[in-house]
Amino acid sequence: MNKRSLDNLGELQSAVMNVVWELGEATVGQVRDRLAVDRELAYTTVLSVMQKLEKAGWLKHRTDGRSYVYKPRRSRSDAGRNALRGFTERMFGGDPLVLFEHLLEDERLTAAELSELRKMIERRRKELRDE
Amino acid sequence: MNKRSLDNLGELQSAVMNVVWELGEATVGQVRDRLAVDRELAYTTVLSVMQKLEKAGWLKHRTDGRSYVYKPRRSRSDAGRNALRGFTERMFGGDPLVLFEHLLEDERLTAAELSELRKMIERRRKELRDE
DNA sequence: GCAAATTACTACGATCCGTAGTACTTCATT
DNA sequence: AATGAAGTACTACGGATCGTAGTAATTTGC
Repeated sequence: MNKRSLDNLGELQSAVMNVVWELGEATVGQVRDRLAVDRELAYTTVLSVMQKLEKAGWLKHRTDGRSYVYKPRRSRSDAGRNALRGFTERMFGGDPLVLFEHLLEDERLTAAELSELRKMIERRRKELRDE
Repeated sequence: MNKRSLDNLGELQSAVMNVVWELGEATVGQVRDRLAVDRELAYTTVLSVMQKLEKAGWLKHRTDGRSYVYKPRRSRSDAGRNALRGFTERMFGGDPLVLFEHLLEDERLTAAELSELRKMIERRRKELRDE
C-alpha cells in the first residue's frame, strides 16, 4: 500500500527502523528505551509509529507472551538499495553511471580509494561471470 | 531559510525547476506553456509555485517590462551534487564508498556498465596524477 | 479477581503541496 | 485620459504525512 522509500520516512520513523534493524527484532519497549537516550517519548507514541510502520510494510510482528515482537520486513541494505534506485531515478534519469560521475567529480576520493573502487568493480565483474 | 534538497521538492516544484534550468530563464507563462503538455494548470497555480520556490531560495527574478523573469539560483548540477551529499549522509553514514558498494550490489548493473565504470575510474586516476 | 502491562483506535496541531481565486497594479492602445 | 489585458500579491483550502499522545479495551501474572 506504500511505495515510499527509506529516505522519505520521517525522522522518528527512520530512527525506529534503525533500532529494529540493529537489534534484529524488538518490542515497543525496547525501541522506546533505545530512543530514550535522546528524548523521552510516551510509550504510545512509539507504539503508534511502529503500528504505522507495520501498516506501511516496513515491519511485521509476532506475538510473544503478552507483547508483540517486531521485525523488519526488509533488510536495511534492501531498503538502502531501493532508496538508491529511487534516488537515481529522480535525480539522474535512472542512469547509475551519471550518478557515478557526480560522485567521482564531487567527493574528493584519494588515489587509494579509487583503487579500492577498482578492486570492488573487479570483484563484481567476476561475480557476474560466475553466475 | 531553507535547507531542503532537490529530492524532496514536490512533483510540480521539481518539474518547474527543470523547465527553468532547461531554458536558463523563464517567465511564469513560459513555464506554464511547457508544463501544459502534460496538464493544464491555472496561470496563478504556476505563479504560486514559483513564488514559493523563490521564497525557498530556488529561484530569483528580475523585472522585464510588466513581468518577471525567473532564473535558477543554483545550477542543476549544484543541486544534484547537494542532494547526493545529503542522500549519502542520510543513507550511508556519509561514506561514498558504502554507496558504491550498494551501487555495485545492484543486479541491474550490466557487465558493460561495469567496464564503463572502470574506465571512468581510470580517467579520474589519471586526472589526479596530473594535478 | 485485580493491578499492571500491552495493544487498538482515535485525535489533533504543524507543515507541506497542489491548486486556484480575488484583488490590485501596470502597460499599451484607443 | 480611459479601458482592457496581462501580470503579480495575497489568501485560502483540502489532502497527506508526521510527531505526539490520550483513552478504551484486553491480557496476564499474582
